[in-house]
Amino acid sequence: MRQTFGVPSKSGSKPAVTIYEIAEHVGMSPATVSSVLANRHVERRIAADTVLLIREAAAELGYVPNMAGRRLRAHKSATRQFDLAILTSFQAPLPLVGQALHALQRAVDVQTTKDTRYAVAIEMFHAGRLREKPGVLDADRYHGVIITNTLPEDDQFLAQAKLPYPVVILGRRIPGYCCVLEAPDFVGRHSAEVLLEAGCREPAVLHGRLLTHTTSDRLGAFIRTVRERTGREPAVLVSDGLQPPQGAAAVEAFFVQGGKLDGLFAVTDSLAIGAYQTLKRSGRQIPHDVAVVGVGDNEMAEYFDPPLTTVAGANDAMVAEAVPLLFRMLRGERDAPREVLVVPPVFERESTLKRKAEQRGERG
Amino acid sequence: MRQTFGVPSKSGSKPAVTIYEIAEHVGMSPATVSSVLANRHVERRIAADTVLLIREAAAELGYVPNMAGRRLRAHKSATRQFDLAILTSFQAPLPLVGQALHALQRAVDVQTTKDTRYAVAIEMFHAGRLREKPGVLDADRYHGVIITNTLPEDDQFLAQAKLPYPVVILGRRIPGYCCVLEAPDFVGRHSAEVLLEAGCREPAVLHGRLLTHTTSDRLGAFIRTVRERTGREPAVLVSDGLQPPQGAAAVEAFFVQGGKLDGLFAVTDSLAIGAYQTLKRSGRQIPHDVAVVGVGDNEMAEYFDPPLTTVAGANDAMVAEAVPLLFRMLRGERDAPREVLVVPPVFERESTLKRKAEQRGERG
DNA sequence: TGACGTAGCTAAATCCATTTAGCATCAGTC
DNA sequence: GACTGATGCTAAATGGATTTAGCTACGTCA
Repeated sequence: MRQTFGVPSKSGSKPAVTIYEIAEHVGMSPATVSSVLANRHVERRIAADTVLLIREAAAELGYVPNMAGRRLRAHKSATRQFDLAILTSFQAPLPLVGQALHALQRAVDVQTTKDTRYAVAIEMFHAGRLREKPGVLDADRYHGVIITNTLPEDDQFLAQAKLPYPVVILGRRIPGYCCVLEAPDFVGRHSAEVLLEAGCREPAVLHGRLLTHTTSDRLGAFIRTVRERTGREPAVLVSDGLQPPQGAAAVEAFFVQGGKLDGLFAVTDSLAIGAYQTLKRSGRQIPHDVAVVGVGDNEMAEYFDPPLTTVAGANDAMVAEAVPLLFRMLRGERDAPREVLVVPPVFERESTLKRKAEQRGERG
Repeated sequence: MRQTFGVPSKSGSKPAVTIYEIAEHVGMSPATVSSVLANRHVERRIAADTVLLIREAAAELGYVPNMAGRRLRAHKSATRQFDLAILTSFQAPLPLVGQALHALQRAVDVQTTKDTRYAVAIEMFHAGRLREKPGVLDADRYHGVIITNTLPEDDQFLAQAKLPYPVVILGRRIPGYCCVLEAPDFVGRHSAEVLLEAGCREPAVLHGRLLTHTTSDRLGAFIRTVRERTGREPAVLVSDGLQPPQGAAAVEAFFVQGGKLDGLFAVTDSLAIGAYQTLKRSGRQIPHDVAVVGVGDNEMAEYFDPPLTTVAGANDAMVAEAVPLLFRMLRGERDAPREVLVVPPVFERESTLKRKAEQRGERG
């Protein structure tokens, strides 16, 4: 029979129930209670009545086993255990986090020996409220973590908090931490250049209301580059969220208000796919009427119709830097670099290329 | 200064280093070592020299703090802590797992009180090798878990293992466990019906080489339904993996070998998007030449071109059942149901609808 | 000289669950 | 009646880190 746990009916703030209370309650020793709750009652020859009695008492009192106690006791002293985690906000693009976990797990699989074990997990916090996540400030949860997809509030919290375990920050720069991030400005600048080279006169940018460090950097660099090259301001479309419907709605709203664009940079994949829908529905051809540039962090971009030009997607490369960095910190190396900049690969695909070809055709 | 941890250079199987060894090594008491390693040396008035000495010894000996010990000590006896996890294979569609975590976190946010805390995480195992995941069989890691995306090998392992904590299985039926799953046969049967109603004479099915319980069920029901209704066997295309390129390759290989189809059921989203690519590239129109049905577990399906008809996507609904079920088990309720069947919603979109219209047009 | 303070450290208790060795008790056997 | 064996339970040690109360040695001041 599987073990089950109870929760107290009245939620006063009495101390949590331990096996000692149960023992006292049923008038037996903690040893007996432990044997029963660990399902060892058969080999320990505990009477069937006693088993029932203890199980009932546990349920009634709302016993919740203390895993720390169990683990401490179960600990084989020859193995050292590392608890690693990837901390990300719920609003994150999961595939990217998945990549990171994958890379971390690969590293861990290699490093695992008979006396060194690793546990890796993804844990999530509400964007902007990392400080509220239970355990971030405690030294008793993680041996090391990779933190990603934070908002400025989180960055601010981190900057002043100094977590009591090794940390690698993925995707932004926070003073006092080891950071791995996109080379600043690269994505925004390059996507602006791709659109301009494709002959766009009215480039625009689409982003979500919540700006992370990364998306904010992309946005800023895009605007600056367009301004420098054309002397004009690009249109800025803001969507309520990062999901396709919201991207589609933002583009639609822009057109309804009489906005014009012939080139669009979407700061995330999912916004690009939303934009595609509105552009097509409104009869605009990609890239003939509107060229589109997005980011290629997942493998979908190539399968858009037409395939999407991507000027980002450094996630792979960033993760490849971040994981070894974390291990160096775990090993206690002092010379770990404070900052690693990664230049993302660029894939020009039909969503801009055809138009470039047309441009050349017209000119030539 | 951040605390750092070392790993021994020689990996003999000596017992892991504790603060007692460090204490002995530097000729001081464990109390002093602890104060230093917990960065409490200032308020504990430890001499600067001593601090350095201890830090060096810790690094040299390869000290790795035992989190179980720390947590046990740090434990505030008024709070009970639940450690919950979602266990999934690496090969899983992450967005679905994300949905599950989201739902779990929402439940946890509600249940959290000043004396009940929850920690939730996603942990991954290599598909088919759940048994090798450290800690699954131990009673000292989780208070409860949701397991999903297992392969038959994993199911078999689970069926005989009886994990020592409450478990909810998502997406398949395993004897002895609480399971939440798609109503059997529904997806396969219904997608076959949709294709046949759209007038397809040569329906086919596309799946990955690795079949989970869910995909295997979809496949089987599809084949059976087609056989029953038409008396013929549907073509079965097998791709090497679940990613779009592999789906595209499988469909291409089928055509190269002279295969014919006018309706396709892809058992996952990502295979459908790959199939789209090959179909379009080979000049086939969707749904005029080939109608396509897929699953709609993520929000992308609506943004395919043309929008994809989906006959699945019960993930939301399944998660909505699984989470409360897990909490009932945590609470020790005996009457928790063993099995919850969820009927997925069906969305007919252009990838089949247009063709149905054409059918009616031709007939009428 | 003695009272008092302080810097620097330690002994011992504590957190919770598990396990081993062993103590009673009782039934059955020669 | 002494012995054996099984049954049902308990005392006490253990795992690793932290913290509190307190000890020692040295310096300061009246």
